[in-house]
Amino acid sequence: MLKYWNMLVDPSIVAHKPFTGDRMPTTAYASEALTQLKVSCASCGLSDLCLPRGVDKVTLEQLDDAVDRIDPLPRSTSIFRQGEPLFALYAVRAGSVRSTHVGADGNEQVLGFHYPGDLLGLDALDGNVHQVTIDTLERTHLCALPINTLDNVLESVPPLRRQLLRIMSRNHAQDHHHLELMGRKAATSRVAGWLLSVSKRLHAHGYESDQLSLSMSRSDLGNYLGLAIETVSRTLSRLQADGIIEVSGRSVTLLDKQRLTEAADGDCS
Amino acid sequence: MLKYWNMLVDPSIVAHKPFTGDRMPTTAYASEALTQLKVSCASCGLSDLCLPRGVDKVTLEQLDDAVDRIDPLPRSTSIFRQGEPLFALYAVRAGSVRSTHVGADGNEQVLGFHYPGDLLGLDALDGNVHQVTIDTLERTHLCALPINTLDNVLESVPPLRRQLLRIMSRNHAQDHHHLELMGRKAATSRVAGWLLSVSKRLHAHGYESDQLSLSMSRSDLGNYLGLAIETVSRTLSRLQADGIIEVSGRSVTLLDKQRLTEAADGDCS
DNA sequence: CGCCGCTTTGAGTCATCTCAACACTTGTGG
DNA sequence: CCACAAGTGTTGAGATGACTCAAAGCGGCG
Repeated sequence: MLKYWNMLVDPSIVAHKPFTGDRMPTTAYASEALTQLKVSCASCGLSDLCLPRGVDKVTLEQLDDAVDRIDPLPRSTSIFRQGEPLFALYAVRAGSVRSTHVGADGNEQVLGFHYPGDLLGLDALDGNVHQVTIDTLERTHLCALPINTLDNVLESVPPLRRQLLRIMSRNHAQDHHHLELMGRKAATSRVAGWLLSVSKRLHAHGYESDQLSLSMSRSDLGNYLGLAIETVSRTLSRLQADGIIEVSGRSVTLLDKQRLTEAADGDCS
Repeated sequence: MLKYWNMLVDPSIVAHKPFTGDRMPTTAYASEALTQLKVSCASCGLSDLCLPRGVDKVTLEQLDDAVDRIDPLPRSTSIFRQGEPLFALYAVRAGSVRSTHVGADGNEQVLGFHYPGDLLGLDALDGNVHQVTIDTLERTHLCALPINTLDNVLESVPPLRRQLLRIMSRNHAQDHHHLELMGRKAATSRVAGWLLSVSKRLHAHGYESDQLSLSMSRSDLGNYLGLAIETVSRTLSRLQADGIIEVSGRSVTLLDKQRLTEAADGDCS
């Protein structure tokens, strides 16, 4: 049985150990892309998701003060692991991550992929212990909101309360979409539906939505969709042979969204 | 394709139309089981889930004032439907309900079953429109918390904020368990795992955990687990033939939890 | 009592999984 | 810079398990 741990770096290496003083100050980023990395919450890509509409400047400044911008993490690095105590919530600013859960039977289930604007760590709000492991799929930039400041921020910025509830509600809906994919019987339907959802997600963030560069392995994808990796590979190949998509390694081009949608909806239960 | 609508009563019948004045006053319940139905939030079975530990009396009274105890609903009744605006959050006091989602392709997916202590309607906190339909599986008693009082309650009772976040976090974890079931390849593993989860749930609420009386149809169960109803039926029959469970219609007795656990964990991916 | 919906059981087909080999990519070290 | 190795992805062939179609119990309800 293939374990994802094998794909990770040494388990003892955890790039971010919150609150132990090993974090670089924000100004250390000045040597990189200043305009992007010193971005405030106001101009951050998160603002769509992280902040309520029409938020005032005082709110932004309070949030700015509470948020730490941490070192970019290399690929295959754990942000936190199942069973660890909750230190902070994290927001993805750039890159992508994968969340997995190890069940009582020892099997791993890939629960989701998260992109810029997504909030990580909400799983641990019940019990203050992480229920999932989150690893980076590529070089990833994060913001961290220390959990001990969360209450203060929520107390002093009421709109954020509703926003946090909204975000959790939306995450719930994403799980429902995932369940809908898993409930579909046919492999083609699952893969096609997932490709469309990734495309929609990119489109919602203003990116080119026909050109997908997947950051996860076929193994991750198969696990996520409840399919064997060979089935994922074969399904992508067939969609390509049918002229619906074009596959080249981890980059996929959607050639015919119409027929891709039909493939996704085709096999009803 | 079997549509669940067929199993429901006339779609125009919605038992609870909030805030239109057709709700019976609380005292109308006096003729039934007074001690149970006039129960305050303090002694309600929800207190474990609905309220934080060590909550004070003032909190309880505030919550009591905000909560409406509504008419018990008969079987196969919609509490709310996908697409409807959010009027209130509901807590299940007795009975059981099923939540379903109709995807863009028109297929229905059973997303979960909810029992006493569960909170309904959280799906609509993002956008104030329900993303799922919730129907009763049997005669069900609910409490309703009008959404326009939610903000006030959360404002005046800070511990409830954390509690609400906890509940949503826990719901998220339940979805993850569902996804884990769906990710398992073998039908036996899915069914056995689900039986155990129901048993655990009953046990957590202090009920007899070996004697399950399922309130949902095989069709619901099959949809929930991503299996054909015939497969569900056959799997239950085989588990019975193996002496692991005893099936009689919708009542299931767990005879050998040890082997049931092995059956659930057996088929690794 | 008889209808109707739900559940069970059977037989056959088909899709996916498993096992296995090969091709491609990436990163490392000579 | 090339060669090699390890990881990753693709493709093939066969077996297995779930789905589909079909029919017969079972149970509730009018």
